[in-house]
Amino acid sequence: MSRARVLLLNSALGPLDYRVPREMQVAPGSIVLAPLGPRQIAGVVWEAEHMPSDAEVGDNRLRNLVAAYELPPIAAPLRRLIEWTAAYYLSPPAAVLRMALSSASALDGGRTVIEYRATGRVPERLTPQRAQALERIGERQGLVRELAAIADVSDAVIRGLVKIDAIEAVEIAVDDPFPLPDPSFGPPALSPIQREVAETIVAAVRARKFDPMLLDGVTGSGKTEVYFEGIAAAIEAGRQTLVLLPEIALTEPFLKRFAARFGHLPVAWHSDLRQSQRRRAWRAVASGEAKVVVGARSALFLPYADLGLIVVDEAHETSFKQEDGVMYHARDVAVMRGSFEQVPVVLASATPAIETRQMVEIGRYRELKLPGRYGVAQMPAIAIVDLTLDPPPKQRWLAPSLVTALQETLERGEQSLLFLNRRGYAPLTLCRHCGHRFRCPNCTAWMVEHRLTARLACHHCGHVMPPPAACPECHEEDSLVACGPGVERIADEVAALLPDARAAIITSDTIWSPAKAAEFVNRMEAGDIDVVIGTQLVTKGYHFPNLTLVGVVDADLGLSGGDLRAAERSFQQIAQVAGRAGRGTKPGRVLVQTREPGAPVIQALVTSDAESFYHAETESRREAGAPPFGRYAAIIVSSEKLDEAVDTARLIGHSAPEVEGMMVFGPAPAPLAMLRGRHRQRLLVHARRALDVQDVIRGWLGGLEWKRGVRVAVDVDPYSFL
DNA sequence: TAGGACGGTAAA
DNA sequence: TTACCGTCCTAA
Repeated sequence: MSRARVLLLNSALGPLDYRVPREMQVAPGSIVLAPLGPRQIAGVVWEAEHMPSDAEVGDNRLRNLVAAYELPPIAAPLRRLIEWTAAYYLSPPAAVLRMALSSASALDGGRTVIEYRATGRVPERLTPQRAQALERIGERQGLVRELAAIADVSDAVIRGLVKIDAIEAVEIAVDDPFPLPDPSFGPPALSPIQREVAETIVAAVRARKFDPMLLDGVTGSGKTEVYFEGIAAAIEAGRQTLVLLPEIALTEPFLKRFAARFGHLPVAWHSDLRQSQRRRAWRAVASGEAKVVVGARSALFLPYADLGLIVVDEAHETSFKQEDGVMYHARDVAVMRGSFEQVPVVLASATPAIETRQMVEIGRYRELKLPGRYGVAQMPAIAIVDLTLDPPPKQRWLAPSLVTALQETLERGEQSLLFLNRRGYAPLTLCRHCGHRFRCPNCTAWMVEHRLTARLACHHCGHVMPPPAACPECHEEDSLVACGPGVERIADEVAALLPDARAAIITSDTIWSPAKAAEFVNRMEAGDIDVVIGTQLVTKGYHFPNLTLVGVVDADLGLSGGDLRAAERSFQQIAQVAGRAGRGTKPGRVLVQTREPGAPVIQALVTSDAESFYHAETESRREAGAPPFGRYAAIIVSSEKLDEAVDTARLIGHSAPEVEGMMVFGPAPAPLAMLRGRHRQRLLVHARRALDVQDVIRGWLGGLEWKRGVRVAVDVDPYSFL
């Protein structure tokens, strides 16, 4: 009798054993349908030694697998990646597997239609219509309606012929194949140094082994063109490439550049795909037909048939860290996938994360450097606008010198970009009469006013309400005032100061799909926009030659809060947005508004001395034992009932094991003490780098029990300290 | 006594 | 996660 250990798509369960029916062929990796209680659930056959089940179940209790899908099996490297990810991020393997099989409908086959054709059998009762139909149809094949039209008979005649087997049904796939990118379509003109770096990547692709590389060069130095050569090499070798981008808003400019280089679009993978597109893409990835896949985090776990190269673009981006479900970091998992698949991994960034730089430092990653901007483009000059010396008028946020620069740019017919990482009109609304502040009923957060959509919204849970006419507390009318700026308010200010300028607000509220991003890019390129006011969405990826002025509205915003990466993140963000200026032949300039012109981050930006800033940051991390020199894990306890969350968090705190090299802080209310209606408590675990902290936490939490309704989640290597 | 809400548990 | 099966309670 043959049994199989199956990992089902059910996060609450470990692997279960099944009997394989005699006529069924399965091997490790096979995608199968298994009975579970009264239901049937898809899963993947796993090697028994890799997925130990709690207890052996006797042969007599095993149920038969229902079916094996006719799909390529999940290959061993991806199975190892799933196991590694589950173990590292303390998540159920099934939750990770779900990301690999993310398109459940793909399992049931591609989209098909039923067409009909003659079988050659002559009906016993050959009426004139039937004879006419069969004669005219001949060898042709088509839908019932089409055949009826060809034969000039009614549908019923065709159906009648189907019934008596004179015409048979054939199922045909209608998913169009994806076009094959052409490596020689638009060969780039590379500088000698770019050529040299490109050759290194090409050689790594041809070598077919794990080879992590940091591709490091200032914004506009041609990183994309260079790694495109690696993709070309992979295509020539018939292998697949995965390109990870931090957010779907970046997909659009990428697609354009890709099409210009390779003549066709790559296969896109993101959460905005329709079900049919998702199914088609998944199947093309699994069959190997999709040669280049560009996608967000979730593209990382797709079952590539023959992966040859992984590229993580804007690798420093913190949005690669998933913040719910399996809390993995796509950059780190991408490197692991490269190691399991034995393929090179290119991490591209103008402002690499300290973690990545450290890997270069200790020799784990190679560094490929692209010095300077490509062609005639120069790095923009960065200047400080000291808000204490050059303050904007009351209720305004743009300093006079920045306004002057905007005017000059407009007069020259060039484009400007104002960066403020705050969506909406104003981050806080309060009653001037009684001081009432509008807060979210579900979260510890203010309701943010959005004038474009005329409502107050919580950015954490999505709770919305219409802007009230009167204060709900003191019932005073017209007493509500907006506090602080958001991008919409800056847009108002621009409209008041520069009435002739055509402004556009670019945030996740206005750019929520690749199509919207495409529209924005087209309007920018056509010169229909003079001033862009945007959040971090506009900081990277875009290449607008006529954009010559960048204004950072509030450089101090990211520095508040005790986040260990705050300074680094501010530096990256401002350096990235500054890099949007002067990418063409015209020189760019950047004005950074700050109240703390002496802060190390600001100084590093103005003097373009990133090295000493990074060095100081790295040393302070080393001293604090912070990543990458030590490790953190956050244990988040949440419940709809405050006391249950507090009690459970205390219980976990009290049961903390004494482990050399590990310290536990808390519990304390998590910085967002209430989120989506759940009260949150947090414990923070700090450990030596060498300590297997996952193993300790597994043992620690595994021995505890808590009430139904209480959720305990572990965030390994947390990014948001919120 | 039927039926609904709730909690616990099994699923191979 | 979902389905099912007890228990307890209420309405009829």
